[in-house]
Amino acid sequence: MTEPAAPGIRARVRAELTDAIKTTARAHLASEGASALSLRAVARELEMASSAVYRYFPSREALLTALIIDAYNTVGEQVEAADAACDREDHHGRWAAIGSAFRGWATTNPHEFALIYGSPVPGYAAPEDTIVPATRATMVMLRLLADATVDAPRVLPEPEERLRLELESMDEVVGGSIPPSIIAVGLAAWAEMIGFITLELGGHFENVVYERDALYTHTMRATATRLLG
Amino acid sequence: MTEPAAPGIRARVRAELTDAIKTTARAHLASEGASALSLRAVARELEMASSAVYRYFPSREALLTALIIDAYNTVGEQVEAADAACDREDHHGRWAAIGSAFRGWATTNPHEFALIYGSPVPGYAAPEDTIVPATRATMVMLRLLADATVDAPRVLPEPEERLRLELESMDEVVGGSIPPSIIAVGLAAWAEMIGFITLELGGHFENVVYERDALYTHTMRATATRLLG
DNA sequence: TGTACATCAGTGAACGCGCGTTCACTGATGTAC
DNA sequence: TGTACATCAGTGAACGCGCGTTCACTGATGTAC
Repeated sequence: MTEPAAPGIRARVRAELTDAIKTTARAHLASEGASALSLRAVARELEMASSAVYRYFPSREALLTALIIDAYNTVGEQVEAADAACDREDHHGRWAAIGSAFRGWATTNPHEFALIYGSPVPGYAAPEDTIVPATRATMVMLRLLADATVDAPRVLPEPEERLRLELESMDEVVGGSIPPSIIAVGLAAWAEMIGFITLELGGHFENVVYERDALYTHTMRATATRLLG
Repeated sequence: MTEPAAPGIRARVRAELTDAIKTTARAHLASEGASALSLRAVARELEMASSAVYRYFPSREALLTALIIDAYNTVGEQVEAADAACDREDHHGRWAAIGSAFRGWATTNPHEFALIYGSPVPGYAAPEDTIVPATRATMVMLRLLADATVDAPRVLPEPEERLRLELESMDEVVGGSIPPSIIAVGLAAWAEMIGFITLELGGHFENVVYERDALYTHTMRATATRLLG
């Protein structure tokens, strides 16, 4: 009674089910954490035999990898979009936007944040496909630094010889000429962001800080001053 | 053929086995991570029936809690000792010592670091006994800030009203009078430290930064300047 | 347009595994009189 | 100092569970001629 299927219908259905599996897996991840993610549970929820999942992902590990790549890409996209929405010259505004986009994503997807920035899942070694997506968000920050470096130089401690050489070579990635002292502060700022969110999601601010939004915003502002002049 | 056992021998043996269980569990933790820690594996290694472990810890969760408390105490002690070994007036030296003690502990005990500062173990809720040990290391930093605040005030952004009030009340814990702006930077420094180590242990510096010792030292020095003047 | 064959998605049973926890028990260690 | 009883540590079997992965299979969808 239906039309003869268009060629490629199989491919489309396949893509849809692949997505459905990932979506369900993400939901399980969100409620149980990465190490509790089970292929069987996902299959059960989709009302298919557990063996059927193997037509889409060759192993549990492959599914995890797909989720990791998606997570990196999602946060990367959001940070890129937040940055892109700002006036290019408003460096402080861009930093604030980046920071808030990052934390916003992390707090709405805590387990995905844990998946990529949390303690490594035991026995899981990240394959090479994750490398590029992993750098997306950080590249946005690096480019902001490059854009901002034309301003008057900040007074910052100078890294010692070997570290300076390494930081200089990192700068080549963005083709700019960010001074090593600023790259160093940039890395520290990245760590600060990840650390803040890690502490927050790990419950370490419980009974310590309640005004977390305000503290984060305040911290990002202070960091921007240090970083962008 | 042995002397009649002194009273309390049972208690001593008990304490020793309790320790042995914790030590073995720590070793398993170190090789597999928290969510893979299994009572049965620990019992197997100690060549006792798995049910015997229940004479010492009422559940797997209780064992985990004991390990968490130990971890907080160990890192707390090491940070306290590093700080205590410094000249009281050498504030920069104290900050460097604290930072390096913390990272030193974390890199030699990565899974224990993950246990307390990593992504929360799914389904595990930290009981109240962990609260006090959890604050040991942070208290050392807070006291340093209090000691250092008598110096000339640094130029730092002022937190907005509600955040300022909260930070002021945090200061009361050390009975000193650390200005809120410095407390805020202190919290950020704490996050920076945790974030740096998280990134490092999570492999995020792989192929990015090789001079990690130097970068960390450099970062701590910059932070100290910001924090202590 | 029709037929013959190849590809693919999905099934259900099975393998082998390890886990946390409980239970009734044995035998040794401690305690009261 | 000796006896009777209570406490405790440790055992081994069992319960019930869920997991990842493999395999031979059925039936539907696509492709070549």
